[in-house]
Amino acid sequence: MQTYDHKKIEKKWQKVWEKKKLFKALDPKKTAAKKTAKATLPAKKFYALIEFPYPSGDGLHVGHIRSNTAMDIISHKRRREGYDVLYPIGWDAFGLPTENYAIKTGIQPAIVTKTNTDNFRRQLKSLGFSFDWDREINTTDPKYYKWTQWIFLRLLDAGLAYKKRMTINWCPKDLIGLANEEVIDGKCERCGTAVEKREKEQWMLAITKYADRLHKDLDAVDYLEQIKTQQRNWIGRSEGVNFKCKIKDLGITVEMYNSVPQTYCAETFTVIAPEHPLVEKLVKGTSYEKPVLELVAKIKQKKLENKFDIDTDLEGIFTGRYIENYAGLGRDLPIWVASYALADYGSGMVNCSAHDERDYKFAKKYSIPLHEVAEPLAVTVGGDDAFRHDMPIVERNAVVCIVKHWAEDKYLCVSLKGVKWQGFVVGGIEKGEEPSVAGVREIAEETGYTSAHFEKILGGTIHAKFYQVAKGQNRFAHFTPALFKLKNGDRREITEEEKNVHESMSWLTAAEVDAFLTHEGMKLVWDRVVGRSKPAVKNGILIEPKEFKGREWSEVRNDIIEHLVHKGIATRAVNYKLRDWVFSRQRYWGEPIPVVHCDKCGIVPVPVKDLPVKLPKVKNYKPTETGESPLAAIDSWVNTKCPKCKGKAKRETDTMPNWAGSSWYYLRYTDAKNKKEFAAADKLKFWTPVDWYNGGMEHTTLHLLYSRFWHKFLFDQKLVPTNEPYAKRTSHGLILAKGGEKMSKSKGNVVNPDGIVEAVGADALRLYEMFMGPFDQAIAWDENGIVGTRRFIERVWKLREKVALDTKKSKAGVLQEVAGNTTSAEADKLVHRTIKKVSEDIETMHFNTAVSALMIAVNEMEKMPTISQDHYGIILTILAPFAPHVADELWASMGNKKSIHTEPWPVFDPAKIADANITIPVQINGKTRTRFEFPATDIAGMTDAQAEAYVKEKALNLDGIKDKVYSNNIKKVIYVKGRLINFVIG
RNA sequence: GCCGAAGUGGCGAAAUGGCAGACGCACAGCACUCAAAAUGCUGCGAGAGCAAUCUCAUGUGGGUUCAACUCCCACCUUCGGCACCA
Repeated sequence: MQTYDHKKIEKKWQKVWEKKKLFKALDPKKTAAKKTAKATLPAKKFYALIEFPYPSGDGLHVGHIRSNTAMDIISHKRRREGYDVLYPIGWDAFGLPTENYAIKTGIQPAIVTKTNTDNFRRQLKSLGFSFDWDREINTTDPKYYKWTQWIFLRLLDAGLAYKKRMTINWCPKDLIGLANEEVIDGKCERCGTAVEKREKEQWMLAITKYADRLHKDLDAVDYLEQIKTQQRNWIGRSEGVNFKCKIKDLGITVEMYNSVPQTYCAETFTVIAPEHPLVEKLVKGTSYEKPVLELVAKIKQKKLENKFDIDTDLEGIFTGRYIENYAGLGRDLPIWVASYALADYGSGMVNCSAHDERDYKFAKKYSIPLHEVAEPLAVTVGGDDAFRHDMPIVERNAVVCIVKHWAEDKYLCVSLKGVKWQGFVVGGIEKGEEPSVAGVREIAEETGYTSAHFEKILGGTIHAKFYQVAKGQNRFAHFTPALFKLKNGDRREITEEEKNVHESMSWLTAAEVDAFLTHEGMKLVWDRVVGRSKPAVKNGILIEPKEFKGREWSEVRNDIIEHLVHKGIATRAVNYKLRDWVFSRQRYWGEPIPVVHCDKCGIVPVPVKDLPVKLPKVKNYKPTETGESPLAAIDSWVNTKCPKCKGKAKRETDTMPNWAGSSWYYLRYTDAKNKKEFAAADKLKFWTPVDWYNGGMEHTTLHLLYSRFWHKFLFDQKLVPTNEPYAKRTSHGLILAKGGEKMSKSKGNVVNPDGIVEAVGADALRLYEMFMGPFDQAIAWDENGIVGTRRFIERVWKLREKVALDTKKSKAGVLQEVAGNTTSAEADKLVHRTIKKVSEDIETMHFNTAVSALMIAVNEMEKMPTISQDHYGIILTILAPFAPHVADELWASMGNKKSIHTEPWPVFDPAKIADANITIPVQINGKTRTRFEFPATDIAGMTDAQAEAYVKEKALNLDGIKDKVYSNNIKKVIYVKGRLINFVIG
């Protein structure tokens, strides 16, 4: 027997498979033809899909191999179960890294992409994946993106693509629009210049029109619950009401969504002085700057300061929370600023979540009722008693002052935004609770305020105790309550433990803020309170309105909605968090958006016959100084004729985002070379939906949502036969670098699989990646374990010597025909149990335990003097999907002419896996003391009661049991049929 | 901050509410060898004991149960996503 030479074997079999086109997916017509000719080919299909890789310069990542091997195993199994399998591969090659590389080096992105895909293809082939390479696609191929552009035109035609003014990140030094990823701490990643906001018209896709279906249809697909939950959260459906708020003096009506009952119970309203410097600062550079400033002018002109009011019969509290990611402001805005944002972006943009149940419960638990705070800052506004909250915005030298009556937020709380309090002072908060810690420490330098400031302000008169509620990012938590008493707090040195707490957020009382600001020479801005002062909720029980008095508000939610609707205050509404998709990029390396701008005709789509609109070659890949894509600089390309009026027109210079090409690629695989259509209807009908789609956890929201959206649109256009693209979706965990960090070129911790394939072989690497840990969990890369799977392969190889080859040629896999071989019941049991375990584990993606089962089988077989050809053959056939090369080699060495990958998948025989003996653990008070074994035949004909009596009697006579258990001290006997017996003694 | 996931030996990890640590790595001893490597055999959570055996142990604190890694509540820590990275 030769020694195991992985290099020779792997190369050999890869060639054989490719030559015989062993893994080619057969299209419907051919299938039908073959079926009549041979009558063996199945009509049942299986479409296995992995996310097509982005061919980066780093080369193949070990994480790609994890996902690809898993679906490869499943594909192999399905083929051998008689399915016609489609397992395709391609390249998602448009994207920022390639473009940035081009900017730096001047090398054309198309050339970089060619080099990278060639490398990826070589690497993937070296791993022996059973892809159908004839269907390889590339999103940057004009033959492919022609159809991406075509789909865009359909969207445009259907009114789902539109233009809108938006802000983008802009680096004033590099004169380039930046992706979010390129902005670090508000600065440009490359040059460190502070990033500015710029206005730009952007193409949008109205994915929100599909929000309802994207949400609802999740019920009908077989996705991991985790994925469904994430998608649902992302879409963010909630049912509530729209309130109409009229600002009387200004004649403005604002409609705001709220998820109800708390809103109804609260009575205050947050406003801000129009002359406040904050106003301008907050809105400057934003798309709602204009209306807000207009409003400010209007207020000033009307001399309405301090007077504008809200319709009080609404009894609503509104605090507009403007979502940071979008506006780039990251703070709560006063309502009327927010309302403009709302009008601008639609109802999905503003979210009054501060009042939801969660926050309420949180507040209830952690807040100090106002009356327990030593000196509540009582103020009088319009004759009513109220409490003042001052919200300083430190980095802007400004304070928003809020005054509230008793309301659901009767807990005094004020937030300091933009301040990283590094464990300033910490104290207990709940009533009667002793302060766990206290002390003073420097406030983060960035605030410019040191503890000395506070010592000065607070020392002597007020001792502050802060409670660190949230360790987290530097965000505003509006109704997160607070935090500290003012009375006689002790100060202690801060402990080591506390010193380790970073970036905590703390809250100050109004009194302290007031003192602090006065000291700093700042003034409090005016405030205004509207509404009536009645406590509405007490301990979670409603007091007002009368109709619901005494009830838990969370229980009467729907009744309150009804009530509000009935009173005509509000209308029922469904709210989604989902926002429309910003579809344009001011970049070169993407699909050109196929429209032209004509002075006469406006936006005109490029006729389908003129597609694709090809990307021209350019010299400089940097975006232009005006914020347009580099395409704008190529006059010969930009200047064109209007397809409608034949007059002068200019091409759209924006390109599509990366998500475009990946939103429909799985459809193209079904008919990758079609020149007339994006895919032929009969092929789509045969192959779609994708039966099993596996990919990264990081794609469970965006990519999945975008492609589901496109698919649903295409379904509505009667272009695809199914409502959902993927029947089943699973996710794999990331493979991290050794320290648990993400692998990245910049950190220099990327593992190149080439060296491993060279050293131990693709089979060992594939086995290792399946064995290293649970498939769905993130795992740190550790090369040391590979020797284990390599040794395992060598043991399988060596085991070949024990196989009795003198028996006549048998058909392994067909278990009924085993007769004639030397077999034993024990060996049968082992092999059949392994078939069962491996088959089940593949279906549930528990690949680590599947490999372990194979290892156990081999360990056991090593102990046997000889192994039958069938038993060895079966082990090889179930090992084959994991280690395809060595399995085929050994299979051939047994005299088999056909590839192991065409063998039927073995089926286990339940009769052969049954145990002859039953082992029963014996417990005393739930703790296992001993166990005993008896032949299964002993209790074979017994009733359950008889069997129990039999086991009980045997167990009671065991050493170590009989001396501890007497019939008089047994309280209870628990017998779990065939599993264990437990004596409860007292 | 919001959403999601995870926490078990020196390490990667197994365990339908029913024998905690399968399988693998590392390590130690032995065999083979002039020697080393490779390979094979044995041992391998912690503590006590000559031993049989006993006690403790699945992030922390409670709870449910005859029985909890598993279910419930609260907390701590780590990781992932958050809309222009893909």
